[in-house]
Amino acid sequence: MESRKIKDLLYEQVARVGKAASSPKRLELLDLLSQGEKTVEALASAASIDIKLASAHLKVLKEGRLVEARRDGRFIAYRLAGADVAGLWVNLRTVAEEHLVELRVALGQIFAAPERLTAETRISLLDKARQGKVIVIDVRPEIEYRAGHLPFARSMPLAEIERHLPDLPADKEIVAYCRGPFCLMSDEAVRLLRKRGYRASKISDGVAEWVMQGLPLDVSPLT
Amino acid sequence: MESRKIKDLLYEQVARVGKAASSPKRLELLDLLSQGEKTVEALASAASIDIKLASAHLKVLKEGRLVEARRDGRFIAYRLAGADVAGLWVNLRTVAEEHLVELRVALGQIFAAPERLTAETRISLLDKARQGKVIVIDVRPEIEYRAGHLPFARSMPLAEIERHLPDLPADKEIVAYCRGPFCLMSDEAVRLLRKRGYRASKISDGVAEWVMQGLPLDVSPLT
DNA sequence: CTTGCATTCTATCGGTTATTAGAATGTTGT
DNA sequence: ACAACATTCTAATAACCGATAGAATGCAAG
Repeated sequence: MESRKIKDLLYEQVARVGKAASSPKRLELLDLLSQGEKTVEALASAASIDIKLASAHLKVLKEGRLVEARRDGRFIAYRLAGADVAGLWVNLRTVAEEHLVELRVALGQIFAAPERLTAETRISLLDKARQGKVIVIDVRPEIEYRAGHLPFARSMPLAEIERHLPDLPADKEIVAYCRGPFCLMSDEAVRLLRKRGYRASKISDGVAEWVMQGLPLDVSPLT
Repeated sequence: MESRKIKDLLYEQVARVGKAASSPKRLELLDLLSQGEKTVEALASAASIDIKLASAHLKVLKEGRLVEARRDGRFIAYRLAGADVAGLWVNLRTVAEEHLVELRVALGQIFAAPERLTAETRISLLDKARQGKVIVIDVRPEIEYRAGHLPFARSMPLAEIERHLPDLPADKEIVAYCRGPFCLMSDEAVRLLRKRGYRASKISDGVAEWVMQGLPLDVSPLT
């Protein structure tokens, strides 16, 4: 029967997307690309893999049409093929968190200990940030902040957070975020801030999770 | 560094889900299971694969915690691990349709030719169905209809559609649906109905796409 | 033309996968 | 006890994959 052959073809196409999402390193690359466009070099170093291996993985992602490449001077910059790809990544991760006990255990080991983190609902956080009752800090590298960040958040990259500490009012509540639930930078920031006497906590949201809730982002124009 | 090892572990877990979705046959099984619980035998025959191979694929799906097994008499019935899994499948397929040209071409070959199909928006269809202005028919096997179907739809399995033709008012507009965008049954039904002089068209939605829009289903109690 | 970034090609290693098949096992209903 | 369903084990083939490495190529900036 011919309809069978056609059907196989259809599922085969979707499997290209699934195949792109079937490797841990590729998922890590997707997660990184959700923070904005990045060069191969930046991706390879962030995922701590060889640049040739990064190229190979990016090729698979490109074959599944999840990412696109753009030439920028002597670099090649990769970006997600669309906002729906970031949504797919969040969807995949959410389903995994929902059904894979091992993942919940691993997440619990990271984020429950040693500090206790209070959960903030997104809307009330947005309100409090707008009113200046809390300071929301984005501890990712500044280039990711500029590509898109939570409203009212200020950039305070973890790498140089010590330098910016004087800018932080000591009496305000601090809320840190970074790349998402799998990112440890905001935990490190909270640990550091508390040691200095700040009232600090983190949210697990990154920008991808934020937009999936239908909430807006801010984009910084070039300085 | 230890954080790197932990991070790899996290992405590895999500990759289990991606791996489950990286094979055409497994996606076909997911699509079938979106229509309701099914036995291994039913799945194997519907996907036209060996029963042992179906077992193997289901094992991978179970390892990714996308499906669960339940003993029912001398059969073993598989079902999706949750509604979010059906959502993930639709999400995967939607992203693929959005970015893979080959898939859009293949879909166009099936559904644009030879009959022209008018698109109905879901809400207006629901209204017209409620008011009896159109007859919505579910051409899937009756067991899938009973597991959940569009509101106001009547079961009219493609295999026995000829027998039920006398029940159809000749002056009403008929709208057929089946398992979703990759399913050919509704096309076949439309072709058949038009040959008999009915005004018939199809929608590409299946129940999974319907619920993803936040719309309700009906479930038939056992007869 | 030289330098630096990125890709490609080559090859290799070890490991996994899909598929088919035959035989055995376990479970359940009759 | 027997028949039916499903899974497991074994085995075999063929194909593919992740990772790594060396060498070559393409491309753009200076």
